[in-house]
Amino acid sequence: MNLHDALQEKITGAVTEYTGGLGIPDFSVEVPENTEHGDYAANAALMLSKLLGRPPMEIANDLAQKLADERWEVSAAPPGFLNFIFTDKMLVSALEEILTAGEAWGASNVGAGKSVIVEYFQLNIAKRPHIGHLRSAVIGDALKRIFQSQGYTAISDTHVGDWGTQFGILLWAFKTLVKEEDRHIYEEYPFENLEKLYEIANLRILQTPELREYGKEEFAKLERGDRENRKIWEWMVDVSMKKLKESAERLGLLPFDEHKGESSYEKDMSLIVEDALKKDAATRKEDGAVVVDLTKEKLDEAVLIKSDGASTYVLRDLATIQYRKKEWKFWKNIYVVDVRQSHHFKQLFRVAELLGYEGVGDSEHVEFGFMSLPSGAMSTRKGTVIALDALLDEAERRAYDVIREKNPELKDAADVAKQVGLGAIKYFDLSRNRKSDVIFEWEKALSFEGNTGPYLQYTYARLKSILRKAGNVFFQPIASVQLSSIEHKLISLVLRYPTTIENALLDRSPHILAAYLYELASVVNEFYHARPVLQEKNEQMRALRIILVTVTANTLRNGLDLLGIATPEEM
RNA sequence: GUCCCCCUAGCUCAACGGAUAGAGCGUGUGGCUUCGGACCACAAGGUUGUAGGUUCAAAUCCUGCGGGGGACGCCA
Repeated sequence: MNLHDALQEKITGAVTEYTGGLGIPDFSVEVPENTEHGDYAANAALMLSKLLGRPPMEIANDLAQKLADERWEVSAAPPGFLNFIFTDKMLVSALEEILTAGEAWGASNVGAGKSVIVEYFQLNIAKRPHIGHLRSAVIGDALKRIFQSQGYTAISDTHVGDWGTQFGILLWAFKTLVKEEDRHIYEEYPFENLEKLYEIANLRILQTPELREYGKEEFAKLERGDRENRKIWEWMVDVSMKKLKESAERLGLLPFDEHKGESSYEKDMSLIVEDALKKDAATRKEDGAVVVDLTKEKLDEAVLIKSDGASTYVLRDLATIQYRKKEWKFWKNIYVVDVRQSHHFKQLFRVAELLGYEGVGDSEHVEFGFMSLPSGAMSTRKGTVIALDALLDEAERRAYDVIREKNPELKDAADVAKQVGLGAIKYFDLSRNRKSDVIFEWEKALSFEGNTGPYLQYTYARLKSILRKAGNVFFQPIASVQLSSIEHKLISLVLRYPTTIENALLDRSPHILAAYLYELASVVNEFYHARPVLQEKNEQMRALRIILVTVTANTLRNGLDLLGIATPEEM
C-alpha cells in the first residue's frame, strides 16, 4: 500500500473513533504546495468542524494525538490542517523496498481481469500522417502503457478511416482526371499525388457543388461492391497501411492489436439498422434515410443511413462498438480523439445504450484540444499540413547538432539523436493538459531546454553516469545519518510515484505523470548539485546517496517508459 | 437559434474546493582546481477577463456580462 492510502486509512479510522459513528465527511489527503507544511496534509478537522459544532483547531489537536505513528510526525496547524512529516527512519527503510522492486516499482495488478480498448492514431487512407495526428498517437500510446502497468489488458486499435464519401470523391477524381498512362506516377509516389488530387477535387467541388454528387455516387458504388472501384480502393488501402505501420514504428508506439478499418464493419451495418428500427422508438425512416431522434436529449438527430443509401460514420462506429463488446468484452472503450468530435461521441454512446450494445459509461471520449498553426487550422484540402515525417526529420537533425556540439565523443550519436528528438516532440504534447488547444510552433515543440523531454532524458543520463562511477553498492540499514531537507524531499517525492500513476490513469491524463517526472528531475538535479555523492566522506552517507540516485533513476526510467519516451544511458 | 470548451506573469503552460497562485521561455545577476553547464542558484514579473453569489476557505463550484474557439450541415 502506498503512503497516501495508508494515511487516508489511518485518518478514517481515527475520525470514526472520534465522532463515534456520526459519519465521516469527505476529507482529502494532499501534498501541500509549501513543503514546510509537511509531506502530506489532511483537512479532516476542517471538514468535521461544522458536523461537530466545534472549532477546527481543537479537533485537529485531538486528532493529531490519535494519529501518532512511528512512520510520521503529525501536528495541527491553523486554521485546522493536520500536517504529516515522514520520519527519516521510515524514508530510509522505504528506499530499500523501492530498490528491491526495481523494474516493478510503480507497477500493480489492480486492473487484472479488466480489458480496455484504446483507440488512437486514427489515420485516413490516402493521406500522410501529419502533426495533427501526433497528439492522439502519443496520448493514446501513453494511456495504453499506463493501463498495462496496472495489470489491465489494454487493446489498441487505430480504426483506420477507409470508408466514406471522401473516398468516393477521390475515386471520382482518380477515374476522371488521371489518364491511364499517368497512373504509374501514382504507384511511385502515391501520397504526394493523391493528396494533390484530393485538393484539386475539393477545389472543383467548391466551385461547382453539384460535382459532389459524383463522389457520393462513386462511394455508393464502392459500398455495393463495384469491381473497378474496389480495386482502386484496395490499392489505396494497401499503400496507406504500409505507411501507417512505418509511422507508428518511427514514433515508437507499442504495436497495435487491431488494425480494423471502418470498412471491416460494413457487413454488420444493415443488421444494426434493422435492429434499431425494430427495437428503438426514436429510430425512423425519413426520405430513404434512417435517423435516430435525440432532440429530446438535446443531442439533435443522429443519421445512420443517408438518403442515397450510404452509411454514415455514426453507423460505422456503432458497428465497431458492437464488435468490440462481443470480441473483447471490454470494461472500457476509450477514444482518443480531438474535442471537435465530442458531439458525435455523445450521440454515438447514447444510441449504443439505447440499442443495448453497452452500458452507460462503458465508452469514453478522451478528448484533447486540437492543434493548429500560427496561421490557422491545418487542412489537407487546403494543403497547409506539416507532415509527421518532416517534423521527425527536423527534430532528429536538431538533436544531432546539439549532441555533436556537447558530446562529440558519443558513440551512437545518430540513434541517440532519434531518441532525443522524439522525446522532445512527445513530451511537448504529453506535458500539457490534454484538453487545451495547441498552436504548433517549431521552436517550442523542438526545444531541448527547461521543462522538456530532453531535460528529463539528460537528468537520467547524468544519474547513470554517477552510478557507473560508483560501482556496486548494497543496501545497508543506515541508522546514524540524518537526512538533509533536500534528501528528505527527494525520497518523499519518489514515494509518491505510485499515487501519481493512479491519478494519471483515473483522469486519463498522462500530463499528470509528466508533471511529476519533471518535478522529480528538478529536485534530483538540485540534490546532486548541493550534495556531492561520490566525494562524500562519510561511508554510510555516501552509500545512502548512491542508493537515492539509483532509486530516482529507476523512477525516472519507469515513468518515462510509461510515457513512451526513451531513456538513453548517455547523451 | 441551441449546446460545449477556453480566458492565470511579456510569451507558452501548471495548480486534486485549502495555507504565501507555481514552472519553463524570455530579461538581469551569479556558479565547475568536486560526480558531463541540455545543469544549478538568486532577482524582477499577478487584482487568476469582469460583476455578483455559495463556502470556515474560490483560479477552481453557481449566475450574469465581455472576449475567443468549437459543435449542431445526409463530411469524417
